[in-house]
Amino acid sequence: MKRREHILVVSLALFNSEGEANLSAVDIANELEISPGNLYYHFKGKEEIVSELYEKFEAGFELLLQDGMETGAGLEEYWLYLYVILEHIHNFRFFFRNITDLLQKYQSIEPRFRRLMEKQSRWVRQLLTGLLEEGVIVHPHLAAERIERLTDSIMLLFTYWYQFQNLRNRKLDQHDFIQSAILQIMTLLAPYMGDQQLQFMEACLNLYQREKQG
Amino acid sequence: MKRREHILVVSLALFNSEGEANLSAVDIANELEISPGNLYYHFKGKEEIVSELYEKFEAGFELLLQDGMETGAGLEEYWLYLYVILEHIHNFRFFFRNITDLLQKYQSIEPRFRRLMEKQSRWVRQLLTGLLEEGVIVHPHLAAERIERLTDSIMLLFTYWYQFQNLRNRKLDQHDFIQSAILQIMTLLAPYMGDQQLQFMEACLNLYQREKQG
DNA sequence: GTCTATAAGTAGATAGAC
DNA sequence: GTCTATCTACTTATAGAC
Repeated sequence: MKRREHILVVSLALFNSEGEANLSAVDIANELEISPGNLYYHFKGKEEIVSELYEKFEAGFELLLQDGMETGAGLEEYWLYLYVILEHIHNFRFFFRNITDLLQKYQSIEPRFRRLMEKQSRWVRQLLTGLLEEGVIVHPHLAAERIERLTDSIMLLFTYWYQFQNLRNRKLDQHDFIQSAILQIMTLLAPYMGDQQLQFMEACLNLYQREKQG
Repeated sequence: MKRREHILVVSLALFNSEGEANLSAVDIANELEISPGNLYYHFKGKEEIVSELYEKFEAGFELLLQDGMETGAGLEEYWLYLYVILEHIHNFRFFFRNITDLLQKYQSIEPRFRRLMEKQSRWVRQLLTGLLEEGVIVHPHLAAERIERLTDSIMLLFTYWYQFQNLRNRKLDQHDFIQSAILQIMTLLAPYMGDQQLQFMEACLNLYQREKQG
């Protein structure tokens, strides 16, 4: 079972760096320095590899979302969850490189991915109402409809920030990817914050910055 | 030259509905009810077809952006440009269905597409400063940095709104696609607006709505 | 301009020897 | 478990007849 696991690890790394669509089963076998036949002994094909990687992605993601939902969580913890969710997305970033075609190709994943996104959507909505209750964000016009649109903007960001940065030729390492995403999410919320909260936000961002240089 | 043009029209329709990656030269020929050999007589291959479609997309887009830049434009005109730009994007939506892989496959398009996006980015920035000058949006914290982030959010939306809606199984017709995008952009700006401007915004949206039903 | 026929290349998959 | 050899299916691309 060790080789099987090894195939998954190497495949994930390859998919992340080259893109799933650009790799054949033979390419993966070459990178592993085994024969294609051997690869097919362990997995029915590329489809089974992608499927198992998705299982891992989904399982990990659901854990994060459940944790974040259950513990009514303080403010700082929300930002922490933001961080680890983005980290998880970055670890499986090949899924987000060309979602449309990937889900069309692997149709068994499609409904599950969609459910997962809906779950994440609920998580974001809860984050927003949480921030409202804590008084972090406050605004006369923050009606239910506005919360929905804001949720969509944040989901759009989670889902396509990686593609967007690549499209603009920004090859960010994991830390910069996460930080830029969090900065962007915070900017979406900033107009709803008071001066005090804005200062706290900037302090958070500085902290991330220092953490990186350190 | 009539057949050549016909090939482009049919290819665009096919690409938009099925996705460029899912169509071979033979598929296109079948839809046209001509032989593959004939298709290859008119175009070197799928690449040349995609290239010419991109030319059309780029040329039309640059016209729209230039117009919007030059005429310092009143407020209502900005919203109108928003509409026609989204319309143009929707007409060539296959480019936005899986941008990452498409630009990797057709590398001659990549730098041009990136330049076009930068131009659009400048247009958005000008839209925002225009709205600021007109007093439509106003906020103590709307510093240059904030404008940049807001520009990014709007560009993200322009670029991936189509994919995002599809991912969520929303198969919108052209009008609903455009309207949902404009609503989303307006919601990004809403927290920077005063009550009066918000009412005007809602009036605009109602107008779109009526236009559709009528 | 349009067709048929076919070459050349590649990804996916399996059989059978070791 | 691992390998070599091979087969199918598909896409792109071209040659040459009409």
